[in-house]
Amino acid sequence: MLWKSTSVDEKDVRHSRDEKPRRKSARGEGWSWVRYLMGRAPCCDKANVKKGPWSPEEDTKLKEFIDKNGTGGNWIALPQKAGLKRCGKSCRLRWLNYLRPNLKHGEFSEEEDRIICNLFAAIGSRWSIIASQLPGRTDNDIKNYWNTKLKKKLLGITSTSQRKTKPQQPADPDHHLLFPSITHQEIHLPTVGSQSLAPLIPDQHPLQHLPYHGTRESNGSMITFGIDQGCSSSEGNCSTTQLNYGNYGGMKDDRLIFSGGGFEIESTELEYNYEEELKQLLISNTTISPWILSLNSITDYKN
DNA sequence: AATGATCACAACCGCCGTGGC
DNA sequence: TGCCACGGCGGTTGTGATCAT
Repeated sequence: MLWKSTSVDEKDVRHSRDEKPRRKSARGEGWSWVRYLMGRAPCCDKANVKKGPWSPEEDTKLKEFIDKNGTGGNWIALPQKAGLKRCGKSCRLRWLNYLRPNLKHGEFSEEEDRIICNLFAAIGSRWSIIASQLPGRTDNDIKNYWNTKLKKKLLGITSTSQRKTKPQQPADPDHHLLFPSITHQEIHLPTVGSQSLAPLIPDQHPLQHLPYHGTRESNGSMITFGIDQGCSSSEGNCSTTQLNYGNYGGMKDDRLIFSGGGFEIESTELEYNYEEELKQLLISNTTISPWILSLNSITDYKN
């Protein structure tokens, strides 16, 4: 792939002249405008930095410099020290996504697929966190993989979501790889020590859309919820599926350890409820966004 | 063979959280 | 307390490659 190399960012020029800031700032309604009017402090001298694809020479320069000196904790100053006419951010990205040692390139394994699906279902598009569970993969890699392949794979499954009963054959031949059949439904989500995830789930979380019945039970290692699958009575003959939140197993090498093996769906009526839920997530990430915030509690716990 | 559509992915962009001052 | 610079992040873009017609 060849990139058009430019020294002047045409889009930036257009943006600064004609467009308002695209997103509201969390600091308050006026903040972006203040920064906008003040002029955003550039991270580098854009008139004098090269853009576009990295040449092998640039790669060598960057790699040799970092091998010898490290990043020094200052990416902005690094390109000048390394003799590169690049933005510090660009150097950082190039290093993290391409030059860093022990990076894995190429096809994703089925196991990696499963982990990505599992974590996306649990935490949404927190690519850096997902990447932390896949050694050698970058968040950019996973994001691209998800957007170009995995999402379509899953949407392929859910494209027949109108159906209300189990089909004879999965729509996707790889369906069983992502959703291996088990005797009951399990969705393993991270919990923190003895603290279950459930209290962290706000009303907006898609799992909350499912009608619960019964009370939460704990056998010491697993917390289970009964889920009403739409029957008229809350007990008795009603077919109930359990949602099991696997216990959080702690941290190891800065990685979250889950007790569960993945996002697994039994081929029952409820499967399609979840396919719908997942489909909604895929179509609109805003559905899960509020719930994603709950993951911060896990981070807080870690700290 | 030509053309348009789609895919894949590296790179860019701007927002946001954080820490230093 | 507020400002600022920086690093990190997720979303988006741009372009060559590949596929379909």
